[in-house]
Amino acid sequence: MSGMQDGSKATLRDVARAAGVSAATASRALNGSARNVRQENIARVLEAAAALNYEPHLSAQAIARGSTSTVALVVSGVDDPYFSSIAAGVAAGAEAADLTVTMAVSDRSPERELQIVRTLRGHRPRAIILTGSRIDGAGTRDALVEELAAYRTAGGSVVMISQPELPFPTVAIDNAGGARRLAQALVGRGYRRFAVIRAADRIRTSRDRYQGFVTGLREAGLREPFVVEAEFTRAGGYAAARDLASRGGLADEGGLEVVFAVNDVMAIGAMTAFRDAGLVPGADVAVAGFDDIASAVDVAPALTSVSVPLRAVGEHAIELALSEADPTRVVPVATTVTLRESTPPPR
Amino acid sequence: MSGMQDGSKATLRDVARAAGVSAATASRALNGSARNVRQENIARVLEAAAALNYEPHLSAQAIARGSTSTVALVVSGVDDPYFSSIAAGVAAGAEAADLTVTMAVSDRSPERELQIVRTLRGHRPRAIILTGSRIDGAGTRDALVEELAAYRTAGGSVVMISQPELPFPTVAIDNAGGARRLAQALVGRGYRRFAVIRAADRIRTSRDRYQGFVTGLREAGLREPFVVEAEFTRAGGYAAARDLASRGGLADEGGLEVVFAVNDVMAIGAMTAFRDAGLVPGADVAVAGFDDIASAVDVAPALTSVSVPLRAVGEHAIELALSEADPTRVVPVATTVTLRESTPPPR
DNA sequence: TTGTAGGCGTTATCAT
DNA sequence: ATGATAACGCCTACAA
Repeated sequence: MSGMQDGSKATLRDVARAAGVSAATASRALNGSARNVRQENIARVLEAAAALNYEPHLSAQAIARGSTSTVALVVSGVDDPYFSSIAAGVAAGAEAADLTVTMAVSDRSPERELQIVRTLRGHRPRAIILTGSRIDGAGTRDALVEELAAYRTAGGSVVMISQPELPFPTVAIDNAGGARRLAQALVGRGYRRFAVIRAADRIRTSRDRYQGFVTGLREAGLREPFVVEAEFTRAGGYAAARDLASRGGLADEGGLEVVFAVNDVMAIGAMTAFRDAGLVPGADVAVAGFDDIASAVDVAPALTSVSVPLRAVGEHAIELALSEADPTRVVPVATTVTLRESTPPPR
Repeated sequence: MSGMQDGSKATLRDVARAAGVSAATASRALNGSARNVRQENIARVLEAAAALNYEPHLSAQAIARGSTSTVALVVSGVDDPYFSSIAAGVAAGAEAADLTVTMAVSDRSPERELQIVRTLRGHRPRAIILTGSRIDGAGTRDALVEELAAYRTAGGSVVMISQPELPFPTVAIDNAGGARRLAQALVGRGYRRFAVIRAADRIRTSRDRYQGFVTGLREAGLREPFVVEAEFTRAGGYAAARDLASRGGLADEGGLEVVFAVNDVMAIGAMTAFRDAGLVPGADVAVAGFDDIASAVDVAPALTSVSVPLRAVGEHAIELALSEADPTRVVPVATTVTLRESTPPPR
């Protein structure tokens, strides 16, 4: 038993009393200003703190100091490997900077997101990092921006991930460029007849990737791909591919050769749908995705994708958050095409 | 422009002043005790608060009230679908209970975990939910328990996920039972020669699943399976399966028929390793996993596994945390075998 | 080097 | 119904 039975509701005063000094001295001993404290006393204080299992009340510190050691992260959903990888990066970066991260999930609802930001603001975090859920044109958009602007004026910093058009520092994933190069690479492999499974146009990431892809095709002298719209999820990808398959002619002469889904979970759902429809992904129909999530290499055939350094994105986000960057600062994140077996040379 | 240019560092006193009332009244108007405030005043206060874009300082509230609206979640790693699904459940439950969740990742390091709990304690969360990283026999174990006990005596509640032997309320996933039934089901399908890829014995989850599986085999009159030990990750599963494959004889008469990996990410890594070694999973060697993560249905062949309602686990955890349960309370979570194509009837 | 005395933004008690 | 006033736990001038 390490001499404490009070259950550590120990307060700084308790520590001070136990050490035979004033609260001020105890505070100084515990924090940076230890220079101005007698060695003997600092030892006694540390000892007392340990004995009492003292842990400073962060809320009290926050109030006294006027700032917290917290960053807030809002994601669309933790389930999704895209976001959980980013979250991992944020968590790592936060740990390195000795910060605690509070996380909230918006489920892609702009209203929910707005509400989250509001309550988050109450925590007075050092920074708020927004990723994913932003949807163009939603009625709540202005309200969100206003909320964030107010937060910033109050001293907090805001970082967006992949929402370059908003007036905040941004980690910008090169979605359009990656998709464009993917299109080129696929054309290079010999593909000519494309379909794209994309999400609603309001979803910025989907739109950027789609447009980049089309640009790539156009530059190669090809026309617009066949388009199917679906939910931005695995289920969406599955449903879209099922429809494509039932429409028929996929493995035929002159039929669609390859389908690009705007993210990997959709692409993987699509592969399964094709398989369920009796088609062999890679052989009857090629498939490509975007993100290069971990499972891309574990599906069969391995999925061609555009690699995004998701963890690094998260780490950049907290760096950016801590750097007092000006609102227009943009940290670009490059993406690279990774060709795999799901898109073999056709025929 | 909604009439506020000060950047919302607005404090309660500001609101009160703007509304022409005292801080006390403003506080009452904003919170529950609104009953004892004139309708007119409560309206003025709300109006002022909105105009000033006021958001209560949660730290200040925490100090004044003596309690926060936060729960802390510590996981081994957000990347892992196992944990991210649990985290999703926790986030959902927290939202429902109007709580904010702060998340920390331990990377399976007991030291790091201990340190996390310490700093978390400083936040004075309503509850601390621990999942995954606990490792038996580590030197830090007692320290961790002591830390958590102190936290609890100070009024916080602790919830463990799948660490039934610790003196705290626990959400107990039926690992042993699920593995045992899986073994039975595989024997029922006709399999007789088993290998198991498991993690180090200190990892409780791995050990429970392994022992349950062996029990199932034993009950069927079969002897111990061939065992390979590996990291508790996708890479570990891959490496172990590579070794198994290079050892040879996998697809032969009398060779191993099926390998059970103690979680899905290992199993999926193993499938890829087999494929890379020229073996066809499901045909040359059957594979089974545990957890039934989302991608289990998207690998080919679809992975036989033991389904665990991970989101529900997370939700149960916060329920438990909020219920002032006694330290011995255990909420059991059932697991069910899900047979898929990765374990077809042999031969 | 140390202690005393505010003050941080809220809530809660106690008069009024 | 309302307003002073005293906490809450900590930090930081300022003074000694």
